Amino acid sequence: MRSTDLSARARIREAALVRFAEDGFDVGLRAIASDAGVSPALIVHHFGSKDGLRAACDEHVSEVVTHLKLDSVGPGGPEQMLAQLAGGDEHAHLAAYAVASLAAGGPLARRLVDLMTRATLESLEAGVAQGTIRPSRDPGARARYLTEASLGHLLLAYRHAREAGPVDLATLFAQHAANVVGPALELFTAGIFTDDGYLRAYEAATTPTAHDQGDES
Amino acid sequence: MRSTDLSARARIREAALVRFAEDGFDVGLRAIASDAGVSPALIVHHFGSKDGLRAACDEHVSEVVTHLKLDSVGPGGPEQMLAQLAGGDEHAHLAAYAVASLAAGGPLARRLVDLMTRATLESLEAGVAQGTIRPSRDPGARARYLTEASLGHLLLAYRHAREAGPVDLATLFAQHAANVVGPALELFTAGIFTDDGYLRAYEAATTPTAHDQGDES
DNA sequence: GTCTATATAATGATAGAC
DNA sequence: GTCTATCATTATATAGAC
Repeated sequence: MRSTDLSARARIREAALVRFAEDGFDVGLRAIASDAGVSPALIVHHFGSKDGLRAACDEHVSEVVTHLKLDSVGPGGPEQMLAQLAGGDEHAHLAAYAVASLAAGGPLARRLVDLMTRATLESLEAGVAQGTIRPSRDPGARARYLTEASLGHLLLAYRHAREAGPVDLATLFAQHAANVVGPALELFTAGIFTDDGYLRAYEAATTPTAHDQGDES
Repeated sequence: MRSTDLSARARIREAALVRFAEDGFDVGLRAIASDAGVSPALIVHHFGSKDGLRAACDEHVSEVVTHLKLDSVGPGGPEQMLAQLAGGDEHAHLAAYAVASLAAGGPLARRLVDLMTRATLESLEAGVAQGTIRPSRDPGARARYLTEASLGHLLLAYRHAREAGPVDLATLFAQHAANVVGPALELFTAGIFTDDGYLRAYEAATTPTAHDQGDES
C-alpha cells in the first residue's frame, strides 16, 4: 500500500490490462507505453520484460477475482461469474482481461477455470442438498464437465465476436445467453436421450460386478 | 490436376500445413521454407504473401473435409468428426491443421463449426425419427448449442495440452473422451434438474399465450 | 521457377544521461 | 524514476540475377 502504487507503475499496469484485453497479447510495448504516458523503457524498468508485465497483470486479476464475493453460479453456468465481474462497477476492464486471458490461454486461464469449476461444484452440491439438482455418479467430474463446456462455448462466441470487431462484454454475454438459455434448459431438464440404454451400458462397463472384481487375468 | 501440383508449390503447402498445426500461425516463413527445402522468397512468389499461404491451406483443408464421407455424429459429439479425420489414414495432418485452426480462429474455423453443426443436426433428427432422441422446441438451436459447447470444450482441452508440450491428436481425443463420456451420458440421459420448473417458466415467458398475442402495447 | 541479396518495418531490450 | 537514443533481432516482402 505504498503511495507509489498510484503512480506510473500502476498506470502502466492498468494501460496494459486494457490493451491486452482489447488488442490481444501481441500488442507492442510502445502502444502500452503511449497509453500510460510513459516511455517503453520505463515499462521494462518496472516489470523487467513484457512477460513480467503480463505476469503482473495476471497476478492482479487473479488476486481481485479470488477475493471477490461471487454469487452462486446457478443454472446460467460459470459465465455468470464473468458477467457479474463485468457488470456495472469499476471491475469491467478486469473482466475483459480475464475473458481475453481465458480465450488466449496462458497461466491465468487454468487458474480461472479451476476457480469456476469449484464454484460450480459448490452450487451443484447445494442444489443436490436442496433437492433441485440430481445427484451425480461423479460430482467432481460433472462440475468440471459443465464448467469447461459452457466456458469453451462462451469463448467460441467471444472469438467469433472479436473477429467481427471490438467486443462489448455486456452485449456479448447478453447475446450468448439469449442463444443458449433455451437449449440449455431443455437439455438440463430432460436430457436428449429417450431412454437410459447408453448410460446403463456405460455403467455396466465401468462399474465391475462383485464377480468381476479381483479377476485381473 | 496439373503435374506441377506435385512439385514445390504442393511441398510448400504441405510443410505449411504441418508447421501451422504444430507451432501456430505465428511461425515464420523461414521455418516453413526450410521444411519445404525452398527459399522464403519462393513462398511469396507462389502464394503472394503469408496470408495467401494460409488461405491456400484453409482452402485445401476445407475442400477435403467438405467432400469427405463422415459417419454420423452419434452421442460422442462432433469431436468424432475430427477424431475420424485424424485416425489412421493419411489425413492426420489435415486434422491437426483443422483443430489448430479451430483453436486459433480465422476464416476456416467458422466454416468447420457450421459444417459440424449441420452434421449434428442431421444426426439428431435421425435419432428423433428413430425414437432414440427427444424432439426439441428448436432443433436448429439445440444442434448449434450442442456442437459449439462440445467443440469449445474440446478446444479448451487442446489448448491445455498444447501448453504442456507437443500434442498427439489421437491421445488428446482419447483422454478427452475418457473425461467426458461419463458426465455427458449422465446429462444426456436425465439432465441435471429434478423437475421442469425452470423450463416451464422459460417457456411461459417466451411462448406467448393466445391472449398475449397481438397485444404489443 | 528458383535463387541470393536486400529493403523496410517492427519488435523487445539495453545504456547511460539526468 | 524517468527519459532519449540505440542495439540487435526478427518479420514479411521485394528486386533482380540466373
